[in-house]
Amino acid sequence: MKRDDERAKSITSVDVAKRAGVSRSAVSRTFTPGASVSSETREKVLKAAEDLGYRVNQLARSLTNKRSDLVGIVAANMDNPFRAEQIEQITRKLIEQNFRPILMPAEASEDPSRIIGMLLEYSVSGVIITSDTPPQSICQECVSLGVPIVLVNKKEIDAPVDRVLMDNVKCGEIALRTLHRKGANRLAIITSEKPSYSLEVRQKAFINLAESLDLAQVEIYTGSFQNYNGGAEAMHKLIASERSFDGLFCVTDYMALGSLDELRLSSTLSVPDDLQIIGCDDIRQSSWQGYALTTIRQDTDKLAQAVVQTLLDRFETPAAPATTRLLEVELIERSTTQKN
Amino acid sequence: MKRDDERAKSITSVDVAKRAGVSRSAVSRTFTPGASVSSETREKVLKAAEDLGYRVNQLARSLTNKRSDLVGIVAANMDNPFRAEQIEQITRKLIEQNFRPILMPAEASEDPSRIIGMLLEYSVSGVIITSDTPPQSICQECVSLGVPIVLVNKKEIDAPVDRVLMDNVKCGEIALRTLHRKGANRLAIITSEKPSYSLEVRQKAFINLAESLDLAQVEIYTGSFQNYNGGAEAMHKLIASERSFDGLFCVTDYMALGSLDELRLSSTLSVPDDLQIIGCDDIRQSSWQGYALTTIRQDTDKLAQAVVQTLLDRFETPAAPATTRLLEVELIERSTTQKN
DNA sequence: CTGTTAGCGCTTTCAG
DNA sequence: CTGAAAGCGCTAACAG
Repeated sequence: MKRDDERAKSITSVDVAKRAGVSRSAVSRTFTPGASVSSETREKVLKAAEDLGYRVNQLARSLTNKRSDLVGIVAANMDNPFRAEQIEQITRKLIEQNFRPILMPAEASEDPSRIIGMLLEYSVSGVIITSDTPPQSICQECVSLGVPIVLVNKKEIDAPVDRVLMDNVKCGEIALRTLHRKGANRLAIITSEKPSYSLEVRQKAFINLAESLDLAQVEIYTGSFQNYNGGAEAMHKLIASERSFDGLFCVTDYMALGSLDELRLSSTLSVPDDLQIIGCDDIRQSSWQGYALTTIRQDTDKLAQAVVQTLLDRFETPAAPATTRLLEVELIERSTTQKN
Repeated sequence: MKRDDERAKSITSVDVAKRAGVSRSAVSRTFTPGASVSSETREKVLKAAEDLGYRVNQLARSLTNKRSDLVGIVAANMDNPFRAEQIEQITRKLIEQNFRPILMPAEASEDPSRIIGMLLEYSVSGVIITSDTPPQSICQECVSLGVPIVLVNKKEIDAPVDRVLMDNVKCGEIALRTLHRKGANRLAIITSEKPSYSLEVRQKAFINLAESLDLAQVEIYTGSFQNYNGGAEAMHKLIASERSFDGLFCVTDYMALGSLDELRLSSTLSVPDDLQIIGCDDIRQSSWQGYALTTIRQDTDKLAQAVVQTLLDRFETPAAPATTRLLEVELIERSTTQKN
């Protein structure tokens, strides 16, 4: 008897075929969704497979199929709860549709073409990009290779690719309208120095509408980064300015939380009586009773749904023109704005 | 001229070989780390590959190699910032080592053997499990198939597999010692009803040490879930009990934050003067100035490092006995305990 | 060092 | 419906 335990030899379709007394083709067919097999052989094969603990080898399959069902997700800023949730939802939906997500964290610092290269070597069926720093080159490469790609909340890139984006203009406008309606008219914005498409659009929409309503000029305070500390930093500047505001739009919740805490610690202003605040994204922490931040929600579940659907559609009709899905946003009133 | 644009035919090693005027083996070798090729041919091949935009097809390669370099990460509770960070770090380290992480979110509800099945069909080189609800069956299956698997912060499972765990006993003990040293002696614990290995160990260690120091009995308050709301819920019960405590150990930061907020909103007790609080995990939010929670840190970077190293070691020596790495923890003093 | 020859495990015409 | 045969892209002996 030979030692064959070195590396638990995995059972292949021929093993199953042999045991079922049929050909490899037969077993292949039973495991191929729309193939034609007599239910009789099918049974035999299934039985044999069961007995042997057979699993089709997707890697081998994809070699002939030319489709791996692997999908790359390139993401950055995963410390932002909004991102984390986004990614979780997307991976879930992908798996539901029988794809396998390969996660590639990518900070701005990294070479985008390197990371896309890693993905392409695995013949990914598609790529989803949610990172803030939008690697133009990645898109280029995917497009020319015919790899479907979908951009999440990105607009600036100039390439014929599918996109899913939340209605950032609405975000800014809703924020302004709400603040205005609730009586605020000395307005400020808190945002990040690091530019990012979504943030800029929100900010502009807010300011534009303010101007068209003839409100006083909106002041802008910035933090170095788009995160908690950045929010605190910007609020610090705002307070130091000694100017008096009664309405504040923080372009992301993540920053808003930092702003709120800084405000509480370094000022006697009360929210919402002296100052009303609105954030954007509706991250989980915003609903924590310690914050109870009024914000504008983007439904990450719908977002994920849209992203995956976009990918599916693209697989269906590779040549169709690039699409853009715009997602609804919704005001969530909590305690940082007047009851009104 | 034929239409060959249907699906941008990908270039293979033979294309490169042809153009470089060498054999396929030659090109294979140039792309195989420790292979022997004359620098002359290597150059030619590299040039040709460059020109053609060639990429080795890892899927095909793994078919012969018997190693895909794909690594499955099965994770649950990704809403917990601690988890999110853990996962991000692990994926980063994996990629650094040239592995590709396939992320599989898995709630308790899902069928573990289904999800491991999905992974096995892709011939993953290894599996990392960080989900709380520890699927015994998964381990069994991996072990019998010879797929390396590493369990993160899991002990209860009975299988000869590698583990990485933080020193939960120390967590409990440090919490108790710190509280005690700072003068607290009417102690309580906040934890989750849903049992989890780490949480239980922390709790027990805390209580055991309290007993051996002859302190008054430690009261336990629980929330339904191991999250923010669970923490608030438990604190609500604590307050309702009208008992007076001066030291509280929340078994996770995530719960601690909810507890803190609930305490502020529903009680006049002041922290740390009336009540000192210690959490565990050191999630990002704990350092936010709004919380400034004293806690016990587990370095997620080291954790990730240890996990990946464990995997690497296992690849090296598949037959070696199962290992367990215990990670140091460290007290981080912030404002919810006395300066002292 | 290099090319030739077999496969890896699976799917897919193509006859039967 | 079924089996035989060819091949997906790559690597690993094996001779030269």
